[in-house]
Amino acid sequence: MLKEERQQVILEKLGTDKKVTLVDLGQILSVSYDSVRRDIIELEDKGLLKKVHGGAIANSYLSMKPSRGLGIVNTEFVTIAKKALRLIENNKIILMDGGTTNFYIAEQIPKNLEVTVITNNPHLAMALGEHPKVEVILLGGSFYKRYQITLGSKTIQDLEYIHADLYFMGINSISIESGLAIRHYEESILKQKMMEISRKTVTCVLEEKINRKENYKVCNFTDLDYLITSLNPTDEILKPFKNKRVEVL
Amino acid sequence: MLKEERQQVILEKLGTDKKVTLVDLGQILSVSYDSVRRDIIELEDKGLLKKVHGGAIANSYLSMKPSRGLGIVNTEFVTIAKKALRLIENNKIILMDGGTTNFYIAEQIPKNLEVTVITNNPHLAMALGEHPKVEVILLGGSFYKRYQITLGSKTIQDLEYIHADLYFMGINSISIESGLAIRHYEESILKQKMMEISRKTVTCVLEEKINRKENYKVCNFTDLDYLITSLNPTDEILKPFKNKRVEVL
DNA sequence: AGTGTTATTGCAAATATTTGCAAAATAATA
DNA sequence: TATTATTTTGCAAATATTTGCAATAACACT
Repeated sequence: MLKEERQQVILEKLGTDKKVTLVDLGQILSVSYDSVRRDIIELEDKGLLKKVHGGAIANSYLSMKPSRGLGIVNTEFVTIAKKALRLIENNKIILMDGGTTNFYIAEQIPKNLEVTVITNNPHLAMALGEHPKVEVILLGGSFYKRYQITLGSKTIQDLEYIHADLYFMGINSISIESGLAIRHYEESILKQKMMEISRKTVTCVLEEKINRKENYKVCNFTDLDYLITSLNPTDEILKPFKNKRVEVL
Repeated sequence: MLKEERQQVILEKLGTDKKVTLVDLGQILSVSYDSVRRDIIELEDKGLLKKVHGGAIANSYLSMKPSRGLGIVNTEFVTIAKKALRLIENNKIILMDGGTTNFYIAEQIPKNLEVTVITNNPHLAMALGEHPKVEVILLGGSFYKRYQITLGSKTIQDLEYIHADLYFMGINSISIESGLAIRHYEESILKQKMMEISRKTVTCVLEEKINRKENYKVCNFTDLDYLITSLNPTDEILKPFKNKRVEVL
């Protein structure tokens, strides 16, 4: 069996199941665990899926579209998007970077809202094709295939001349002590710049990301203006995040 | 058994199985692996399949299209892409804008070529995910949904600091009197800028676009460096385009 | 903190590819 | 038909890729 064949099978399985585990794949494809992992890495580098602990999940951008019609959308996303949309007002300039959550929120923006969305995520830009009233500005720069965003000094330079009202920051981990952090250095720098040029910053985090610690810190928790989770703001988990400066939604 | 016969068999098998291995083929055709391998290489050069470690898989683009019944367009793309690739050399900076033809050419760039592709077309940027050695730079600016490209003064401004070796210009019409023209004003301005910052400009046109006249002129025919069509350069239709300055491929 | 699971890394064996070369087959020419 | 040029083919040595394994590190869950 050819490597490409295997990878095709992986993508197909991912298309239907939205997630796969390395162990399962190893058996289905009857190759070693290592080979499957290497396949997953290759596919991730091409931006075709997202590697996670123990397996892989469908690339949000690719998998979201179909899921819309099927109603299997993660309820966590729905809850988060609802809260997020409360912050989006008419005629505002919204800055959004990469990440599943942002993509989903962007799709949920009401069709009649006239906002400008600035993003370094081409998928998000294209998804907003369905919103005739939303003006989309794509940030240029080196295209980082793995995360499917533009990145680098050019992207940062572009931000120099932009001022946004609200920044939706995608994040990989959040904790009181370590603040907000992600896995990629260059991207962390970019996010800092994005905060700088935005009047307010909000981050939408999935439950699993709370109290984790990724490698590159973007900012302190208290630098945020809003924190959105799928949890009730009074939830026990969010207790440490109660803070005068940051509004927890 | 003639070489052409073998290659026909390979393509047929590929049509049904979507993949072939060199070992299988060697046995079926009862020739050495080397011959089969050379056949595969030839077929890949023609854009009829994709060579992979240990065999070959059906070319994604081609296997997709026939189902839509557009067999003729295919060969036109293949012919054009082949000619276009002759112009793409290692370590060059290639500028490509929107359009189907450019998209297809980008996909056909050899995997081992180390080039930088600058584009205002996010789809093209993402398609190059399959090319690990190709660096992709996405031009920022207002995202124009209809044509799925970035556009506007920001995009033009970005080009101010870029110098490309070769510009693949997508075009809607070409004629001797009216030159090269497209349907959208802003885009025509952008294309002019792109020409300006590129050492050489090439345009690849489908037969149907020859001698048509769209609204907004980009440049004269003689401003081009290369013209690529699916036709033979000596074809009657191309006779008026014979010119000392422009090389017709 | 402890335990089982998953990741990473380096390594070596197996498998594929590339390249140059010479023999064989084919085509072209006188 | 004989002869020469061109292409095609198969082989072998040198490279490169892929694969599975094992040791170690990182992680997640109780």
